[in-house]
Amino acid sequence: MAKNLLIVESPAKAKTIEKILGSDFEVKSCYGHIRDLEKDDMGIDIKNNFAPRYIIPEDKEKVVKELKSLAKKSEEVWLATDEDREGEAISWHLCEVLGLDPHTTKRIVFHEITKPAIESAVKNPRLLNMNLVNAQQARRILDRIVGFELSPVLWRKMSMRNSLSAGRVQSVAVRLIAEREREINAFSAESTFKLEAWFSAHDTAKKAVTFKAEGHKYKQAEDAEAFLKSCIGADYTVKDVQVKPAKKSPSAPFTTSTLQQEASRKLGYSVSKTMLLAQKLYESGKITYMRTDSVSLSQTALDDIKKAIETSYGKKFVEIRKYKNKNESAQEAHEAIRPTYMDETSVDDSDTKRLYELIWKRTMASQMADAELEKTIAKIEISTNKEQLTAQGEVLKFEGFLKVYREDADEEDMTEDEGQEGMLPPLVIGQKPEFKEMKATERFSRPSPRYTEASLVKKLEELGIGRPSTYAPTISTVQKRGYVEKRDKEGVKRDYRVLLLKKDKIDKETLQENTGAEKSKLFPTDLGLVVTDFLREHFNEIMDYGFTAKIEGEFDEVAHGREKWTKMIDHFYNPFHSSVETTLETAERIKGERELGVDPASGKKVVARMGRFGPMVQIGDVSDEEKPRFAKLKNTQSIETISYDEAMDLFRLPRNLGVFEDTDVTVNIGRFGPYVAHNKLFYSLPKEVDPYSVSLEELTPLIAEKRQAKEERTIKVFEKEKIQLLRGPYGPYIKQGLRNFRLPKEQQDKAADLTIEEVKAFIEEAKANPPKKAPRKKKA
DNA sequence: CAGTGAGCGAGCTTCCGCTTGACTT
Repeated sequence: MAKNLLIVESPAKAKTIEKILGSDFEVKSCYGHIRDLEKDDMGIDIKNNFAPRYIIPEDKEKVVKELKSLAKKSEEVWLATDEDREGEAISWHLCEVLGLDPHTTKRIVFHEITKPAIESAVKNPRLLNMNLVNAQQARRILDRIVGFELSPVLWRKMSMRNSLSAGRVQSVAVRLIAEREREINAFSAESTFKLEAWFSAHDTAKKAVTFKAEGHKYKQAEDAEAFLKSCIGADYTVKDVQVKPAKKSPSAPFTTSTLQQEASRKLGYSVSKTMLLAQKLYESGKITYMRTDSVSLSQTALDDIKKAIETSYGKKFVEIRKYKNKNESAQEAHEAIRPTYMDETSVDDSDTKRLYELIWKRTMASQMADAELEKTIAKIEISTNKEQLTAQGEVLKFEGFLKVYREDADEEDMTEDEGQEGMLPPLVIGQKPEFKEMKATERFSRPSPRYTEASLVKKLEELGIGRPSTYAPTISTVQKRGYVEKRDKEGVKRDYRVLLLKKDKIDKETLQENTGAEKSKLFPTDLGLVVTDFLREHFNEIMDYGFTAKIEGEFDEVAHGREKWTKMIDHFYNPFHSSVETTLETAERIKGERELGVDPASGKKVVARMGRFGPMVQIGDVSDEEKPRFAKLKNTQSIETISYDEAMDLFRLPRNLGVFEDTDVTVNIGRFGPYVAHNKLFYSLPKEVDPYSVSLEELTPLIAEKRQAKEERTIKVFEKEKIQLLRGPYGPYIKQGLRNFRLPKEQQDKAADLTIEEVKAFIEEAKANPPKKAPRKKKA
């Protein structure tokens, strides 16, 4: 038994540290937080100065038990949780649970897992910082209050059966997406005519090369045309040539958020995929910790990187840099994300290979020299008018960090013309390059792009909302709640005009381009839009983009001992709680209703609104004598944008197509998409079949085919008991009513011979031993 | 699997931030 027990948060870290510290220390992990607020009654005694009631969650009981017994046997327990607010609190909870005295227990911290860092930490233990712990308690309690008071307001005011939720982080994330969508809907594109001219000149090898020069932008086609006309027969002379050196610097090494952004742009990974792969790399010891907001690297790492750059590219390419965090809310408990050993340029595992190489390259580049460029700007005069054309070129003089890594820009950060600039042939003042042609092309302004998962994370981080460990879960929460959907959008065709001046003649032509196409972007659902509006109307403070930053400032006051946490929470709670009460009393139910027009057949109003089962359109009112007609919106439609015609179109279903084999055939769109119903059986329609126009003749072969497929899937039917034996993708299984049950493996071959008694026994058995999933929390 | 569309109001849901597992419908 080792004399000392040292507790860290992550088990992978524990292993490494144990090796460093040797036999005097046993290093164990507590797997993050070991206690949390009880759920009943919020777990807070509001009236008793917000006294928290902590419990050990079921899934933490095992580790707590183990730590308790080890603590008892050890001479001394050391707390080495992360050095940030949450880490400090975890240490305090450990004291409470393990019965350690917070006034004497040794607390140590390090920001990097290296021998010198850990040995120096052990030599310089400190005590728990209760102010920091209290700042964490304030954070935890405020989040619980906001979440557990706002969510029930939604349950009361929304007529949906979903388990809706609201919170300091998720609700603002949805708001960002909702506002962006409305910005895009309200956007009207303006067009300008961009002027480009092509010339030819000789390069140093006396070869003719074509280069481009740009002119003014014109708002009107007439003006662009007038300019082209004025250039007919002109002479073009180089007026001015300027050569300027320029530099590009590498980006900082990866944090969680920048890793997610680059993996999304370069590899097309979702944030959750990135985190899953990074976790694997971390657990196998290939990279440092992947949930971090720090851009700094340890000295050992810097030495290692320097050596790697020197070996591969030479001393000239090394430039050691200290990066600083821009973000004030960063808590920097860890290093930046980097390979553990730079001489491992790749990994064998095919899953994680691409992500590892991305991290490796970014880490290398971060300590490499600037790229040096030479920018050339040439002005070209036109003999027939006063305008000038500008040609720009760029030559890479020294690659520097670009040798290993090029960062991709966000769509959002790019200005319109920012493409890679090519090389210019050498130009001198007075030179007359050969004119080829000149073009005025109509270009449209674009709205801000919809968020991707990664660009949303970037935005949240900028606002200081959420933490590295919560970015991925937050994105999945807002999707799970049905506020946001990730999907593609098809573009629409748009005409644009081009005017071409060539050989002293002007040609006009209209071309087509595709615009507004989006891939894997975040769209708000109608639910997300109406809930956001509601929360904005009644809880504007929480929904404010600056709310988190504001309360973070107050948590800091607590952390520095300048304010009591209970006082801070009290200040927040009273006004917040009273707006919860007034909202519950006075606010109307959330409907999001929008009037679209009048149905000519009945003379009744047509409205789009939220119903119990989602967005729908309705003709007439429930108070009318005749029942209103309802139709569900398609999932790409929205209450806010659906037109009258599109709404009326939805009422064309269900369609009765006539009789086939003595029974009616109807088509409709159900929960699982378009289907055809015939003789009490339902068949999904293939994608290419349009339920609005399909005919009976087209459908009958489909019905026959689907019916046969269904029969082939059926092994045996017990009509009376309503039990079926079916063949599924995982082999034979039992179906009773709506429920499926597994068939024991050894029975699968003789499924066809089973009797009803045997099948019933299997159902009982399956019911008694339900397949184990992630254990759902039971109520005690 | 293929309905409903509101309101009786049983009894349920819900937050953010730390950490990894267990798991095939």
